[in-house]
Amino acid sequence: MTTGNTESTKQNPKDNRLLAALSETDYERLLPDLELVPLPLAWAVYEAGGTLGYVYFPTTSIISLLYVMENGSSAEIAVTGNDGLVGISLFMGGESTPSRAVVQSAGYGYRLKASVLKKEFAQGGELQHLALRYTQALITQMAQTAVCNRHHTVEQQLCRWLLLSLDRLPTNELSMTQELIANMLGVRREGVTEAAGHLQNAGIISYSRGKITVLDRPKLEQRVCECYAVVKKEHDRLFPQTKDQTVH
Amino acid sequence: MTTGNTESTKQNPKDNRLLAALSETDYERLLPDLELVPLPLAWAVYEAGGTLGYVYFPTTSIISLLYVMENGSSAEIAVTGNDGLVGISLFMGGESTPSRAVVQSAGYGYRLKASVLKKEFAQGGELQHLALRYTQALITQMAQTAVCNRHHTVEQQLCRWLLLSLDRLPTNELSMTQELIANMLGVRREGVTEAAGHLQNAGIISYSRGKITVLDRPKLEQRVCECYAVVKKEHDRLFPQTKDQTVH
DNA sequence: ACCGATATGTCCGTTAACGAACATACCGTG
DNA sequence: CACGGTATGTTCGTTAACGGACATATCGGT
Repeated sequence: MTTGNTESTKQNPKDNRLLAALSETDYERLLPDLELVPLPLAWAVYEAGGTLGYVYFPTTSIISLLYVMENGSSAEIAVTGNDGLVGISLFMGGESTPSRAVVQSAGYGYRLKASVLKKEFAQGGELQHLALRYTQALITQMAQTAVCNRHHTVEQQLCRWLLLSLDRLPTNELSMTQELIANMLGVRREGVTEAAGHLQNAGIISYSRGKITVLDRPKLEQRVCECYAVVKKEHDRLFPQTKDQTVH
Repeated sequence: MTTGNTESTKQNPKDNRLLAALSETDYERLLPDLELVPLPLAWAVYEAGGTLGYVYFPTTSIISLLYVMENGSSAEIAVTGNDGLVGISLFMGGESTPSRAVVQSAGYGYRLKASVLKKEFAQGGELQHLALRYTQALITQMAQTAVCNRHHTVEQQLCRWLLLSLDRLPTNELSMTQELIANMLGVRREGVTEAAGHLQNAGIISYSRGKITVLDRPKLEQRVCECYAVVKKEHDRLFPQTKDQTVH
């Protein structure tokens, strides 16, 4: 909301950084096929094993990639916002994946028909390169999630999760209950309550009934495990932020 | 050793299933550039952040993809054998990754110069499709590793690890100390000792000083968590096994 | 046949997270 | 303004894995 362009009437495809990185000619060619859609909270962009009709380029929304196990417990393996796209299996060749993608923070995004994306991708142009490079960043995030699940505490993982979400939002406030965060992290709700309590006592966050406000981001970054920095650094390496890209 | 073609003199690029899946014309074109190399135990195919000169198509070897943390502890995030290739960052666009790749089981493989691969990949032919489809399978494996790390016991993970390794070997015997397995799984050596002890008591495996023999694979599959089946099923979906491919 | 190196076995106390049950606080709605 | 639903807080015992120390077993080489 700080940038003042999160209203549906002010949406712009270039709010998605992948689309923004396209050259003007490629961008212009795709523009007629880009369709603005609202992405409501908890909506499943795709289900495990299901085929996708579109790829989504989020602008103001956040999408979680989740694996749900047989017994119903789940774990988030990656998160995507305006830095990427949802639906990589369309161009990677599988058509579907065993994961499901859920809107974690409501907002907007642009979608592109699967057929259009595939055609564009097959031409081997910029979109192909960007999509593959983004997939590479996604792989890093997934791998680091695996490591983090193995070695770090719930509190560290909560910090990581908050920072990853924060990076994809225009504000320092997120709408998310501790119960839902627990589902994402694949831990108990009580564990999140305890960790969140610590952070609140330390004056780092404040929350009440599904609203979490980050008060002191630097302190949050002190408490997080190395996993956050690794993912961020690798993403920045693959997608260097030039002034051109943000201004353009 | 059951197939009798693991000697260096009897190596064939088509022992790698990705190469075997190529059409004759594409295969013939690549053949002159495929170079047989031995892959000795514990050799690092690439280091974290390092650039790759080659992609590797393992035939009789197994390669582990590992993340090493600041404090030295590590975790395997995926494993590749004759079902895939090592060095996806070359064609995904990053040139490097934060992971390292280590030979987990010595053997052979074919390598292809990075420049040759990139050129072939850029043409958008079969190799591109196969490589991307394999990457998709790898992503599934990584995601499932993340879930497994979160929710399953050391014993279940040991079973998964044994089965994934077994699938990539011609025998039911693997050379691997419990210490090294512990490094792969990111757990303590004692934890592996305990879990392996259970399996041995149950008559499922037998081991001594770095040699593990799987005696009863069906029972191993009973004890493993769902993660193994998910990865295998997804791999088989992406790479259906036709008689043609094995005979051809 | 012995030695040293390495692999495996077993013990201890400690801890983080679990699973379950229950208590409290807060919000919007009627 | 009372109510019901939902979010958060707290407690209990239990467990899997940890970290460290140490004992034993097995192999290859001289």
